[in-house]
Amino acid sequence: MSSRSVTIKDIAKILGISKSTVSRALSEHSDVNQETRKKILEVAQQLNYQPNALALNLKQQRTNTIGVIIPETVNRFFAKAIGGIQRVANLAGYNVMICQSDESYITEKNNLRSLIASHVDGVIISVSSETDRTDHFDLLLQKKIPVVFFDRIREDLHTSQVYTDNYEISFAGTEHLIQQGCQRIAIIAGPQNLHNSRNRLNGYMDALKKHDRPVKESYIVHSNFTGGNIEEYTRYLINLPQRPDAVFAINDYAAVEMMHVFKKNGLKIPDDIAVLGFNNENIGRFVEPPLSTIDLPSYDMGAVSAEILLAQIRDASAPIQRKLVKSQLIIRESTHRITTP
Amino acid sequence: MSSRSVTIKDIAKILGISKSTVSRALSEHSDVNQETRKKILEVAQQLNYQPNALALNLKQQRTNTIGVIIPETVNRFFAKAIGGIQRVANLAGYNVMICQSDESYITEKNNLRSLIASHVDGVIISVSSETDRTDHFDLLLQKKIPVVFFDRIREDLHTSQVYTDNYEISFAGTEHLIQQGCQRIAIIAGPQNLHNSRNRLNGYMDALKKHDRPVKESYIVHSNFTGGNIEEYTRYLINLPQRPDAVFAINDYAAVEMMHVFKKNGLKIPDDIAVLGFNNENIGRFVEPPLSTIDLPSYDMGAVSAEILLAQIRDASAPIQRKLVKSQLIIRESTHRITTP
DNA sequence: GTGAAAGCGCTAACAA
DNA sequence: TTGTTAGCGCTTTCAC
Repeated sequence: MSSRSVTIKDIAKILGISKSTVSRALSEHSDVNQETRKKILEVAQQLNYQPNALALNLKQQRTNTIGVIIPETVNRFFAKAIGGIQRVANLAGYNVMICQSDESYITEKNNLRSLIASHVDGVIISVSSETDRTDHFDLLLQKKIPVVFFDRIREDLHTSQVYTDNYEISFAGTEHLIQQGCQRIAIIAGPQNLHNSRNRLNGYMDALKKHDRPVKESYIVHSNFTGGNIEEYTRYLINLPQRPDAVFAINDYAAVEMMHVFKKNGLKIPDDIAVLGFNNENIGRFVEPPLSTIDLPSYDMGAVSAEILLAQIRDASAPIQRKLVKSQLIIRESTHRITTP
Repeated sequence: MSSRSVTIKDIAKILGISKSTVSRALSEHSDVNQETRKKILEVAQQLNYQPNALALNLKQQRTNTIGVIIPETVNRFFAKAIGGIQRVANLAGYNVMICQSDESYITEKNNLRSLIASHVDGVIISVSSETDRTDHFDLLLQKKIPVVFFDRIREDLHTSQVYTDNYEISFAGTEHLIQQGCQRIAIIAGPQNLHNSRNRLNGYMDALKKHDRPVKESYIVHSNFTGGNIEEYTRYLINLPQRPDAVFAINDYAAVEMMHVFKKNGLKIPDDIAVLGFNNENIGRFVEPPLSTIDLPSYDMGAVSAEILLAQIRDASAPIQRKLVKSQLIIRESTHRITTP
C-alpha cells in the first residue's frame, strides 16, 4: 500500500542482483540468462511494476507525445480531424496534446512554445486564420522537431503538408451550379491570407471564366469562418440590382443561415436562388430543402497527417511528404433545379 | 547553432561557478548574491536558456499536464467543454492531454492507463455511455491522482463532481410542454446506466405526475446519443394508436431529424406535435420552425472542473467539491402553441 | 552565499 | 551473462 511505485531498483534488491540486469531483462533486446530473466519477470509481474515514463523521457529526450494545434475544437472539421490523429497516434503508443489557437496568431505562438517546452516529439498544425507569418515556426525547424501542416497549410515552408483539393472542388461546385442553369453566382469567400480560401476563390473564378460567365466583384463577399455577419451579407446580396441566383457559402452554417434569410424574404430555393454549402455538417441533411455541400475528408486528413508525422519521428531521414486527400461534392436539393437549361 | 539546448551546467561553466548556484538564482526563492544573480540572469538571457521540463518532471514527479477523457470530440457539448478546460488550464500554465473513449468502456480504461503512465497531475473525465462499472477508476484513487468527474458523473465515487441540474431542467421542459396544452408527451430517453439519462427521465415523469398526466410506457423510447434509429422511433410514435402531441428529444440532432419525419408525414409543428430538443446546437436556430431546446453550460462546466482539479493538484488536502452549473430552457417556436388552454 | 554530492528512475558503455 | 559506472538536467540537503 505504499504510494511510492516500484522501480527496477526494488526488483533488483529483492532478487539480489543489479538493476542493470533487471533493466536488460525488461527491455527484451539484450541477452540475459533465461533463469534470471524468468525470475525478474515474475517479480515485476507480482509487484505490478510499471516503468516510469518520466525517467525514460529524460533519458531519451523524447516523450511519446505529439502536439496538435488547431483553431478550435468546436469546429466540427477539426473535431473530426482530431479523431483521425488520435486513432493513429494511440495505436502507435503515442499520446496527443491538443491546443487551440482560437484563430489567434499570438495564441498559436504560445501554444507552440508550450508544446516545445513539453518536448513533444512532433507537431501537427492547422494555422489560425489570423496568422500571416511563419517566423514562429522557425523554432520547430531549428530544434529539428518534425512537423506536419494539414488543411490550412503553408506552402512556403519546407515541411510535410496534408491538404485537400480546394481549388478543384470549388471549381467543380461552381461548375455544378452553372450546369443547373444558374447565371449569377455569388460566393462568400474566406480570409484571403489562408491558402485554402484563395484556392477556393480561384476555383470559383476559373469555373466562371471557363463557362464565359463574368466575374463580378459585387458577387464576392469576404467573410471569416465564424460568420458573425452572415445575415447582413445575405441582405446585401438580396438587395443587389442584379440579385444573384446562386450562392456558394463559406460553410454549411453560413449556408443554412442564408437559406433562412432567403426564405423569410420569399425566395424559393433552389429555383430563385440555389445554395451550396461547404463542410458536410449533419445539419445540412435536415434543413428544407436539404443542403448540397462539399464533404471534406477531415478524419482522413488527420489520420494521414499522424502517419506522416510518426514516420518522420521514427526516422529523422524520412522524406518530407505532400499529400492530397480528395474532397467530394454532395448534391442534394438546395442546388438541384428541375428546370435545367 | 548547436542543436543541443543550453543547460544550467553551460551557464555555470561560462561564469565559473557551480550549477547549484545557477539553479538557485534561476528559481527565485533562494538567497543568492545580487551581483552573481544578475550575471546569471544575463547569461541565461543571452543563451536563451529554457529549463528542461523533462528533468523537472522526473525530479518532481509531476508534469504540469492534466488528462481529459471524454466520449468524443465531435460531440459539440464536449468540444465546448474542452474549450473551458483548456482556457483555465493554460492560464495556470498547465497542458492538456485529451483522450476519447468513443463511448467504449475498454477504450476508456486504456485511456486512463495511458494517462496514468504519462504521469498526468490530475484527470477530468466524463464517462462513456457504455461504462457501468467503476473499478478502472480505483487506480487513480490508489495513486492519489486528483480527479474531477463532469456531466456524466458517478455519484458513488468519493471524488469531485461537476454536473448540471438534469432532473430540474427536464422537469421544467416537460412542464413547459404541459403548459402549452400538450396532453400526450413522449420522450426519447438516453442510456439508463447514465446518471444524467435517469435524472432526465425522472424529471419528465415527475412533471407528468404533478400535473396528473399518466406516465405511459409506450411513450418512453430508450435510445443512445448517436441516434442511429431516430427515424424508426419517430415512425413508431406516429403510428401509436394514441399518437403523442409532443416529444422531448434526447438531443437537438434527434429533434431535428424527428421534425423532418413529422413534416414529411404531414404533421404540423408545434400544433400537431410540439418538439423540444436538448443541447442548444446551432442547427436549432435555423430549422423550420426554430427548435426549443435546453442549453447545457458545457464551457462553464469544463472551466469549473479545471478550477477544482487545479485546486486539488496544488493542495492535496483541498476538499472534494460537488458543484452544480445550471442549465437553461430556451423556448422557440417548435413548442410555442398559439392556442394555449 | 556558495559548492559538493546525492538522487529522481532509467539506460548503456565498459569491464569483468 | 552480469555488475559497475556514468549520465540525462535539475533540485536540494549538507557542509563550509
